[in-house]
Amino acid sequence: MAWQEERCPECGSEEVIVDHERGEIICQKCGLVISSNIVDEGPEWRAFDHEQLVKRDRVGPPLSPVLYDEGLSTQISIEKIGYEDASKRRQLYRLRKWQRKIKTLDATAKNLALAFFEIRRISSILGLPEHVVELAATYYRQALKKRLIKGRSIEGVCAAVIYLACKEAGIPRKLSELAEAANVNRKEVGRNYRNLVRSLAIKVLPTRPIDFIPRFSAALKLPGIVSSYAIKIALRAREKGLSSGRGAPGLAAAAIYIAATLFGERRTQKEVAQISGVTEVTVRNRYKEMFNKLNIEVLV
DNA sequence: AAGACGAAAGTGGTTGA
DNA sequence: TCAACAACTTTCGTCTT
Repeated sequence: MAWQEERCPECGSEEVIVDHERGEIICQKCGLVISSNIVDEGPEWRAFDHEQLVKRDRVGPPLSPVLYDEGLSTQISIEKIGYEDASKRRQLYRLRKWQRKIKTLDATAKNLALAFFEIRRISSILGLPEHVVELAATYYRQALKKRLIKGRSIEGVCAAVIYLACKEAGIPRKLSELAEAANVNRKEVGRNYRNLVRSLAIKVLPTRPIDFIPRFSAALKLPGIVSSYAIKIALRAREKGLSSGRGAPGLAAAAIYIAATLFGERRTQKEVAQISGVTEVTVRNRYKEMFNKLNIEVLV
């Protein structure tokens, strides 16, 4: 992870922050975008506990885990077989029957095919990057192997694995967002998610407010400098113990609200609240707390 | 007229016995 | 499994810009 050692060429600060969503490294001090497209280096550039598992799962040729049969299945068309050669025709017919058998009998493959389609569908609604889709697919595979899907809806489990993948990739989405995109109620997604984490023994770090900030800022059409500053505020708030027990989206919203106001890019509490999926009241409460306990002007 | 503010009651999730 | 609890939401009246 060479980028962690990097200094900002502008101000020499070592405090750089990673915007996972847009694949950029941003200086925390001056907001300079140091490098971009780091996501293209591959989905596994972060060291998680489960990384080994995922890697081992993918040993072999670089096939996308999203293709349920790895794209190797072949269709034999019966129409192309002539009627003149009876034995050949019978032989091919048998072959085709076998194929059908394999496909339909293998409930696992069928389930995977459906699930991967669903994962793609949900992910595209939420505009998630490819590496998250693949991570989600990998989780689904593991879940299926451990028989976790039994008795649950495919959509519900798909929503849960995507929720988990987003978290792990550093671009968290809210449970309600997943539930809405998947057309499943939030409770079910939450239940599946907890089940997943427990059974796969995945260590999930609590969602950080700063992971929400780039996305919310972009949605509010705020310049990068505001986003960087909001991150700074959020980090400072955490130091002061203002984040414990508080929901990450609300904290992110408040930090953005303050930063935007400070940089003359004012957004109303309503706008910020809407993008963040919290109410104005929550934005207000968090921002009040931050403003009172944080010495904001010192940060500039 | 729109935004910000704060009180108060209601809701859903977590926790600990 | 149930009750207590904190965080968050909803609603609404009032103040500010």
